[in-house]
Amino acid sequence: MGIHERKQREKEQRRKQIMEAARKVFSAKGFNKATMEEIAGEAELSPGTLYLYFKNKEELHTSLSIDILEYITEQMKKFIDRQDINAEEKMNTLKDTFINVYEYDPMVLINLFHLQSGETLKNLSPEVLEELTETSSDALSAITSIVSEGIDQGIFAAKHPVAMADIIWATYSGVVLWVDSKRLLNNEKDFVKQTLETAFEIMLNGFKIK
Amino acid sequence: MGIHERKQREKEQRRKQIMEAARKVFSAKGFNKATMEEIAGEAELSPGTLYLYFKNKEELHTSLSIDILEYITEQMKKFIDRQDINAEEKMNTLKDTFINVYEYDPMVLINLFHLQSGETLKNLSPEVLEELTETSSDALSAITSIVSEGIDQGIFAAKHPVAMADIIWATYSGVVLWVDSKRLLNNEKDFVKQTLETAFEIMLNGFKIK
Amino acid sequence: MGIHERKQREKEQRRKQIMEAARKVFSAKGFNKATMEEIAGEAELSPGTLYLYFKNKEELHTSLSIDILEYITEQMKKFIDRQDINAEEKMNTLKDTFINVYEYDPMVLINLFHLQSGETLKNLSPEVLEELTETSSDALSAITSIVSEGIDQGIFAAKHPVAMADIIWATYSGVVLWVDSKRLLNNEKDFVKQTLETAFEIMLNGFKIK
Amino acid sequence: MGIHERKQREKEQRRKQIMEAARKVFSAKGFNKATMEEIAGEAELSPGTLYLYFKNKEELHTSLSIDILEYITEQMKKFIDRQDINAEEKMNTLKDTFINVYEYDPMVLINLFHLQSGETLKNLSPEVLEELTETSSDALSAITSIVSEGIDQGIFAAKHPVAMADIIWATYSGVVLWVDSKRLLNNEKDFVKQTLETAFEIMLNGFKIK
DNA sequence: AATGAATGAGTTTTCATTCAT
DNA sequence: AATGAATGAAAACTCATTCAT
Repeated sequence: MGIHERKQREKEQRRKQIMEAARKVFSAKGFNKATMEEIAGEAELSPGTLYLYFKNKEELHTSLSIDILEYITEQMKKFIDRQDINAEEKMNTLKDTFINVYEYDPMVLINLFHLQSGETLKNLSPEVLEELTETSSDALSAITSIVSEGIDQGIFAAKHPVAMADIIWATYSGVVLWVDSKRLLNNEKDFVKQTLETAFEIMLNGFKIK
Repeated sequence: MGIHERKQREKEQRRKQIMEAARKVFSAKGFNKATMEEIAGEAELSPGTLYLYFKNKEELHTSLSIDILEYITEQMKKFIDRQDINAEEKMNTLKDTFINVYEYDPMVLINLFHLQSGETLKNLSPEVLEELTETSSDALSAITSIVSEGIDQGIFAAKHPVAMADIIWATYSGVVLWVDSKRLLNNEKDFVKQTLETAFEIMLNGFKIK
Repeated sequence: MGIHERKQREKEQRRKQIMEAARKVFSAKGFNKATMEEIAGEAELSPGTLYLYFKNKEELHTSLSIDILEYITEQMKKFIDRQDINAEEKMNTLKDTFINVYEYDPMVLINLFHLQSGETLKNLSPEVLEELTETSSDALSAITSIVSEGIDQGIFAAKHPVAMADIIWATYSGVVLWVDSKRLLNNEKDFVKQTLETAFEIMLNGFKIK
Repeated sequence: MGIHERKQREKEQRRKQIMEAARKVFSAKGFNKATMEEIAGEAELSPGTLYLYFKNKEELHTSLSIDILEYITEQMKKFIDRQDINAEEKMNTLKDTFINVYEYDPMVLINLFHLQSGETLKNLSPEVLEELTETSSDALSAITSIVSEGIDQGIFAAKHPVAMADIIWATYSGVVLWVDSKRLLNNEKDFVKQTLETAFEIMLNGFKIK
């Protein structure tokens, strides 16, 4: 390995280290109550160092969201092109993927949905906004392709597949956010998984041609 | 009318005046970027006066959310006890209600969903939190009663009706938030109504016993 | 006196109080090393209060400069329209005025010349820049009128009077800045007055038709 | 050439390279807005390297000023000892020299005058301050010698020649700074040369015995 | 009840300088 | 000699909230 490669890797390492610390702090405090100083402390670095890797607090936060969006898309790509299962089975796998992602990192997922839906969006730098839009669009495309396939296979009713994908994503985010808030409010047990299961079952059932 | 009553009414008046101003400012700027001074200016009052009617910024914000939650519940109560229509028709009316509420005040609705799903929730005073929980619970109960009725009437599959209500609410908030963010990102036309229509259609279809 | 008037006067009072504190701190430390906190401390106010009266550090600084420019202009206006003395005598009075102003507040005068000649100028808000330009222009006009009068009276050589005014002002600022720096460097006694006297004598002599 | 000599020469080379980069950046941004990192980038070196050749940012800046002061002195030395021209002609040559220096590097000259007249001076290290004082004093001496010569030759009035030199230098810096600021403020064309010409003409005229 | 001037804690961000490699 | 990643102190500015009038 060349020296340049090692440097590159170390740099990437450091980025991850900062993002990991940020993940923890943002999850615990939310975007506004989290401070750069605390994130730096968690990463065992000085505040200034954070700014060598991320332009500002907002971009650090958005990087986390982009990360999980990419992870979701990656997971979906593992099965959307498979020939051995039909669209309905793929939809079930999608549901499992969503549940897995939620279980993998619930707080960042919640942060992503917050980010997607709010005032933060208005204050993002154009470049980051574009990256976010693009990554987001990738994820949606993957979902759309499943819906389209189902329509082609005569399984799903021929609604507009792009709108379908929106509805699937919206339901996903809606359930995650809502059920998460109920957990906060009522100290109820974590029933996100159960609710997601049911919601998807219903949605799938609703899509189908009877 | 006694002097006490008039005072009471004037006080209520003033509260409304402040909330109306807050509605505008929060809608335009979001919770964090909105300042008490701007709200006071909008209400043509001084900052100090706001604190005679609301304990702090957060409570003022939450009051708006409680307000719209009460409005939603009120709208639902108009038809849930009707004997002349069945659960499916009530569900359709619910959909229309949701769309109406969105059109009545989209920004406050969005703020409500943000509030329900976020860091703000963690920092709410116990009293306000309780009021919010209660009002929220009222709205959910109304939905639940429709679902229960549908199950009794043999129209809907016998899933747990409380979970069903959660899913309906989650879908509502998910669609509103998600589609709103797409509007921000892509400058697409306002297709919330259309998407809500389709989402509910699918959901209703999914609920039904085939 | 009405309540509004009193408020107005108090406000003006407070502005002066802050400016006085700023004058001291800027003089002692220079613009960059002076901190808003220190100025606030000197004014026995909190840092936040400073921002109620001045948009930022730069505007506070510039206000001082505008103040002294106005003072200079005011002093000049006292004699430029007098009919009983000729242009040469007015020029001598101008010299005395300049010396007086220097003695009245040397550090703010020095700050003014710094401001007029430097990077700060590039970072001023348009409004303040305009105010500065205007006030500056007033002062120059006053000088120009003396020169013009002298040319009309056949005392001064008929160079372009605007350029003459520039040269007078430039010499004034040059001598003040330069001699002040020599004081710093060599711990020499304050010989600004003496040098200004001589410089003006020479300049006046140079202007005259022989 | 010995190895030591070559090393020495390389070191000198590197110093020049850094100073050249600093010249550009300081000229463009001014002392405070210029960053060491940017200077390093301009010099195609790393920030750390700068500190091998200059103790700190201030010394780097001052080095530039000393440089141009030396250049001015060097230019003056070319003619002050000439026997074939009298003091008045030397004064005219001095004026041309000043204009040449201004045209050779206006920004560094302006920086020099800023340095000479300001807060920076207060924060200079004793060694650098001494070097600056010395170089500055050399330049002044050269001017003084011309004035003295003129007095001896019965051309100039017998004011104190040291004060005369101060006035000449002060006028030079005053005109350059003032006219430069007018260029910034009014976007006027570069009329420094013209103004310097006139100012010197007047001064020379003022010096002369009638 | 209403005011609004004053507060001052709290946070982001910058950048000269250092030092291990 | 050169690097450049890391440091961490420092400072401007904001704004929810208070309280004397």
